[in-house]
Amino acid sequence: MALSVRKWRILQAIIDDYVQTALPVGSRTLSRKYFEDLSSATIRNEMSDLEDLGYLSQPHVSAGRVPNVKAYRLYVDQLPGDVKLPREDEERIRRHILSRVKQLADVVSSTAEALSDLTSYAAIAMMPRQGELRIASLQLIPLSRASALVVVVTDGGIISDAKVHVSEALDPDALYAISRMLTEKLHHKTLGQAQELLHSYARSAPWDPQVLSGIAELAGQLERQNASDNLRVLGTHNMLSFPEYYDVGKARSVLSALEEKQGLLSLLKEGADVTLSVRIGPENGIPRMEELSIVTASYEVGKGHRGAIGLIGPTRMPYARMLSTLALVGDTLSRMLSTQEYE
Amino acid sequence: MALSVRKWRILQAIIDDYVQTALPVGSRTLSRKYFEDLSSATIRNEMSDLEDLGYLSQPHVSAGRVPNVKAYRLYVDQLPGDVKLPREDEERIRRHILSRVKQLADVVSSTAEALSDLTSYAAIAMMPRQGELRIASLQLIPLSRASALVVVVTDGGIISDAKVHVSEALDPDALYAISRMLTEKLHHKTLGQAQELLHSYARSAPWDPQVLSGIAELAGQLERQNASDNLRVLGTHNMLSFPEYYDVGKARSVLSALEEKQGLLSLLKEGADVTLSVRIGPENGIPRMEELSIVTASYEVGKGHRGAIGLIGPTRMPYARMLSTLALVGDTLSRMLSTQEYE
DNA sequence: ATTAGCACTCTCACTCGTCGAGTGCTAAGA
DNA sequence: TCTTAGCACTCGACGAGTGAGAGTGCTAAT
Repeated sequence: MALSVRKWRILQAIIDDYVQTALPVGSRTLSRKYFEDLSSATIRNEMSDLEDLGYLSQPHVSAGRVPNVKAYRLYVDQLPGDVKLPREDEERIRRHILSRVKQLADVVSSTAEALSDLTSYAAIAMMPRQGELRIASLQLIPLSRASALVVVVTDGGIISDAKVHVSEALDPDALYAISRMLTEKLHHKTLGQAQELLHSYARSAPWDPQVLSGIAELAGQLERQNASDNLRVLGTHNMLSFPEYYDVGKARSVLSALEEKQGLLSLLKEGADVTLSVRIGPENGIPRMEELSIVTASYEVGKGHRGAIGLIGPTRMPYARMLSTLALVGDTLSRMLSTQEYE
Repeated sequence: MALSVRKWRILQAIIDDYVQTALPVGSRTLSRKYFEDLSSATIRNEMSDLEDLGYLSQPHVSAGRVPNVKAYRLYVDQLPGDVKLPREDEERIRRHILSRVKQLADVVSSTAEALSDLTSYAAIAMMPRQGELRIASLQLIPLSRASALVVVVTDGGIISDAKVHVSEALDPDALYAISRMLTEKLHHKTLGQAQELLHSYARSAPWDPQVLSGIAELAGQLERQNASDNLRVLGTHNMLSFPEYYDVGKARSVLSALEEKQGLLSLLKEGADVTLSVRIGPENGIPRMEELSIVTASYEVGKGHRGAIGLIGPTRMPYARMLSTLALVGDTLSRMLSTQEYE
């Protein structure tokens, strides 16, 4: 059943006002601020209907009304797909992201940091799981007499490194030869495949088996690496500025909920599959985050590996602004991290 | 002027009790819990003296007493240098640190994370500035047809990477040759020196000048890299469990104070020069952190590069436990990050 | 030197009444 | 039939007032 135009406009006004003030909205306020041509009584009747329809509720009988999840959901679904940010904001975001040091490994988390600065919300970011990335190249770099650094470069440009023991007989040139050989063998393999191959080589190959098993161990570590290492949650202190957390008990419980990465991670994984996603309150399915909304955008690393970046805050959230900000950020990120040059 | 034995014991009891409860300590409590052989009146007189001497003060006239900075300072200075942790805790800490994935770049921050988990305080960590590290080796790894990844390995085992453009004429072997050459030239140079050298080579060397200036740019970036990138502050949500921050205004102000890395950084730099350091309240010299104490331990990376890791919390802090925990952590870290094998 | 006793101070928790915002309902007007 | 003015009612926020409890300093007795 569709809402009448007037009900819809009233609902929008309630959402806008509530998002701004965090205070229940009363009929008189509404009449004065948004609908000078309607009396408070009329609005009262409409609000009563909206409450019956499940869009609003009252914290207590003599308070104003507050939008429900159902209301936010309707609001978000009605949002035009192509809201633009003011050009200046857009410029600001681009600059904010691009000004960061361009070390590949940090791009995503520093972007999340920028995002949280810009929006005053908490930001979350997931890098693509390294186990799913494919090896682009593998290098052994001499460190000391009996150790070397293995550097694994994946097609997403993401690198990982670990120290391995090597036999003393191996000089830099020998290490280079091994590197080339391994790169050739392992090119385009996933880390899981690489691990298996390395183990089989270790038995048959002419080289120092210590090296190979060292590398295999690294690949294994990356493969089964606690997935939460790929998740960052930043700017959580921003949560304290929201009036809903002026109570320290609530503040603490929300901050500690944000520490629990498991739920967030599975959400971000789903988020990585679509351009934009909005989870309002209980829709996110994480028990301790029933009162938080999560908005995410996906980005692409290399060819076909997708990560996600997003914002978390109270359900009372300026969805339109968040979505357009995230759309831009996701886009900028994809461009930086694609194999194209990003100068 | 030295304190009488009894005054000193009373002062200790007050500190112990206050550290535990965060509540002003009264004479009656003291008499019941710690000094059954003394009446509250006697203790009252002693406390009055201690207040005159500047060790205690009262929040208001009918409250108990609270230790001053001067009291904590005395307490810390009296601490025996070699307090041992219970063996089980020690074991737990070692395991906690060593169980983390051993990727070199993350060891320090994951240790700080462990530290904050273990103590329920906020942890801070500073890695040695990369500009001060010396180059151990430098590798160019082919990425796509016209780009390569530069990996810089320093003597601390800390690596950094960036993408550079290369002329298409350079195949992997050529890149390797350049890598070896550059490694030879730049070995043991600081990043600043390396940058200058690279710029001069770029004018005279036979190789693709694009590569060299790309690398020089990376070195430059690392050199003048905002030093705050080398500082991590973790576990700040732990601050909310302290009763002194049950007021959200204070909670927010302390969390935002912890965001301001500049002061912390200079403190940690000083902390890196000594094995252990304790800054009680205003001693830390950071205006917005007058009510926070900072305890740090230093660690060594490679040869002679020192970083620091520490804990932050209200002045009311179990200094003895924190110090012995940190001593152990610093020691374990040094061992992991020294050029010795750390298996 | 220690301690019991006492008057005094100050905070905290609780209650109570008032105020204001907001509601639903009813009846009158367009 | 829709809108609106009016009114009685409810509920939370706020401030004042009160009593209990904890703690102190001082004095006088041991």
